[in-house]
Amino acid sequence: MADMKLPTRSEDFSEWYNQLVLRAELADYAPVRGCMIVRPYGWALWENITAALDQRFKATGHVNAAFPLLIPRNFIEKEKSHVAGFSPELAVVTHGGGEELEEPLVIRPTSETIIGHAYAKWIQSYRDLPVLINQWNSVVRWELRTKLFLRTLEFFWQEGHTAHATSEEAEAETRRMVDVYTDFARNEAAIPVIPGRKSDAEKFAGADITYSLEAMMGDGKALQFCTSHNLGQNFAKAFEIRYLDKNGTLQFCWTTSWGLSTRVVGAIIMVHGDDQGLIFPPRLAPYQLAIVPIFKSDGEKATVMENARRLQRELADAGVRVKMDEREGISPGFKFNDWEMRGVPLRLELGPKDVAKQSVVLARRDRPGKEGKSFVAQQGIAAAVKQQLDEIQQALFDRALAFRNSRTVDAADYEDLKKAVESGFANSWWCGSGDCEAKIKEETKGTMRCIPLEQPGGSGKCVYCGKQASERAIFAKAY
RNA sequence: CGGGGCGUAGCGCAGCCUGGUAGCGCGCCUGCCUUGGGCGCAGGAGGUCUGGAGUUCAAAUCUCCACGCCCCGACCA
Repeated sequence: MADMKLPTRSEDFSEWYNQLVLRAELADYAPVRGCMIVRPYGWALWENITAALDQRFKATGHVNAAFPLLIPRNFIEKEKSHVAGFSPELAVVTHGGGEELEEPLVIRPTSETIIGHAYAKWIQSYRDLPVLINQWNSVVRWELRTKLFLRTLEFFWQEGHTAHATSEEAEAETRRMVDVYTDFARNEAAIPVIPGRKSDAEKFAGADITYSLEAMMGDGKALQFCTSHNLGQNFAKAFEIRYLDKNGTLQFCWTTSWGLSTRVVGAIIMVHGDDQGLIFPPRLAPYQLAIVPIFKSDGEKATVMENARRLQRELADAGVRVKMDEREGISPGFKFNDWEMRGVPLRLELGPKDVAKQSVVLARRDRPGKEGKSFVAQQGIAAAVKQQLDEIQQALFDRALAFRNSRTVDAADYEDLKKAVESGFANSWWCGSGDCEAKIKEETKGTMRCIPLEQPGGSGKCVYCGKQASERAIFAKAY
């Protein structure tokens, strides 16, 4: 019985995370180091994430396509900083059909190069622009240290790739996607994120500007939720993506790319979970409500199940994702704990007493114990359930935001910053110098997460060197 | 790649020091009993002890060599 309990988050956050992912059956380890099997429950969550995003991408004019997994190695080498950034983590295919290949192929670590190659063929005129394509796929990066969902050799994601006629349009697209992701993070994942700009040291290999959303996990560390890159003309020049403008002049395109991966599953776990297990935000939860029927005799079973099925239908018809727990020989108490561990936002308990009263017990996952339980009449159950789901969605966001605020320090001097990054975010004036950034990283292990888009204005003294600074930046230890 | 830990039943571990019939808990199967917060009882199935080599009458146990995984750093969505 003792080993049914998870380690608590405060005693070992990392172990809490690992065990929870395995026990809740979100994922499992694969035979190859660093690879992950996403199990049905985890994939169901990912499907809800992809649906919420895909709908937003399409609403902003993007279309989906599929580009190949294998890329000629020389493609990667065409963009100077891209090759420098990705070479160490490439998986290379050297043999095919029993023969050594004349030119090795790499398994895509990201698709800028192969898509750039295609765009060069497809784009001839300003009339062909903009090109707004997204793809859902998996990519491979030979990471040294892996962790389920957060960093695996192969990971699932989407990568959007766009080409534009002007620098301004490319920048607008890059920023538009930051807004789309921010909306998704806040309203679907219930995660407060800080949209911001990356430093030169932290930006994408081949980008002029990288924007990211940064989120605080339950242990105070930062996680990069997703990124959006303005690639300038770097890839356009490397792959000769050109168009004739209205004046008949040959111009290089301006391109962007933006991506979000299965890592956000890890973010959802680490932002919302508690010592009892997962807590999924209702809008993304595979099951929004689990019904636990309770009965002793066969006679009770018949009446309870009949009533339970009626409620199940009514809720499903109203658009609620319902799971009926019909497992036999397992006590209700076990099921309560089980669904709590699995993060289902609402639980509906139905026993003979409830049937008699034509009511149910609703238990909120975000409020443990009796406090979260309420008796609700069966009449109008769907409306009551939907309202509670909305409340939970909002409560999770509010709680995460309050937690982040409680662990974010406006660090005026270096001592403050050092202390702040031990437990959360430091928000400080930064002069923009890579030297200061590097020193801070070396001395505190805290890295420059982003320069928030929202700035207070004015100026102050750089937290490290004391020189005049006009921007504030977030420093934190990161995943 | 540096540091640490670990490979014994599906999972978690003991046994190893001091060599001699491979064990415990959970899970699983069958039956009974139970079911409103992680039920109970009885019976049962399940193992080339990560791999290889060596020492020995005898190796999970001692020696050497591989391999794998996890955790902590550097790198990263």
